[in-house]
Amino acid sequence: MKGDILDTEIPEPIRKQCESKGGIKGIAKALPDKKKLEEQSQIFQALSDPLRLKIMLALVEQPLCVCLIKEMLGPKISDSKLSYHINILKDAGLIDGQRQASWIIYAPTKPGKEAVKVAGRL
Amino acid sequence: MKGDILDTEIPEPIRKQCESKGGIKGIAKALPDKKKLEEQSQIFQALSDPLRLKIMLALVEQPLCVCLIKEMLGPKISDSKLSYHINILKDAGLIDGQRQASWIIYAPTKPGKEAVKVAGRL
DNA sequence: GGACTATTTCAAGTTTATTTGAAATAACAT
DNA sequence: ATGTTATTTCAAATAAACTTGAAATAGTCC
Repeated sequence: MKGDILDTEIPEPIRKQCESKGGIKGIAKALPDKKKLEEQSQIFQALSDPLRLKIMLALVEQPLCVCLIKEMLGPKISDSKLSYHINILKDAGLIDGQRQASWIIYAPTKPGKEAVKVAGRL
Repeated sequence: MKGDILDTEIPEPIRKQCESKGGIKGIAKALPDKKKLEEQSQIFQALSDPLRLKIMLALVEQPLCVCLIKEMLGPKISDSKLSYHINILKDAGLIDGQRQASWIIYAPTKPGKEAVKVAGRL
């Protein structure tokens, strides 16, 4: 029945563990807020494509201009495609570009380096 | 002209730095292979949604059955939606479910814990 | 077995991400 | 100014991710 003393509604050990942490609401309240979650998940989103991850890993080794990133990825990739992906990394704050004469040289930001360091441990 | 001695084709300092690392090809060769990049980016992909990130952060604090995850997220979320997202985390190897009587209790795997630890640093 | 609860699966629709090719910008060299 | 190279932007097409509601499974309780 529904109206019973709700003992069996939830696994016992879990219920006790939850209560020692302020219950489900207590656990929920301790988590980052909506805005923070969105920021963090955007960073993960930027790294969620093998191509972009590869670009990040290369830039951590060595800052590069777009044409060298292109060479590193192989000749098949189009400029507009590459630019699209670079832009996603830039918007997420993981890389930053600096103009140098004809070229724009991209390098990882500090959070960019941090984020990539993790990948190695996964 | 195109046929010149190619000195100005690439920023000088970058070219030198690259060469000390085996050139662009040397840098590319030191990166993880296709399969590894796909695995790692799948993990980032799994964390690229605020809802899933929130679920992960909660499970790191406390393993929970689906109905408690649902309670934690608020009553509005549908069962099928929740199940969909849980499944993405499971497929990425970030969580693991264990049946206990009526319930399935999800807990982060070791890589799951590692991955979430990063989020805090971003 | 039959009713009930927890969870998953499925298919259809919607939204978001990605690719493509062409055109635009920006800097540099002549 | 013109031409050239590096890079970005745009719009249209394609593909992938996400949401929804209904139906299916699987376990528990009587």
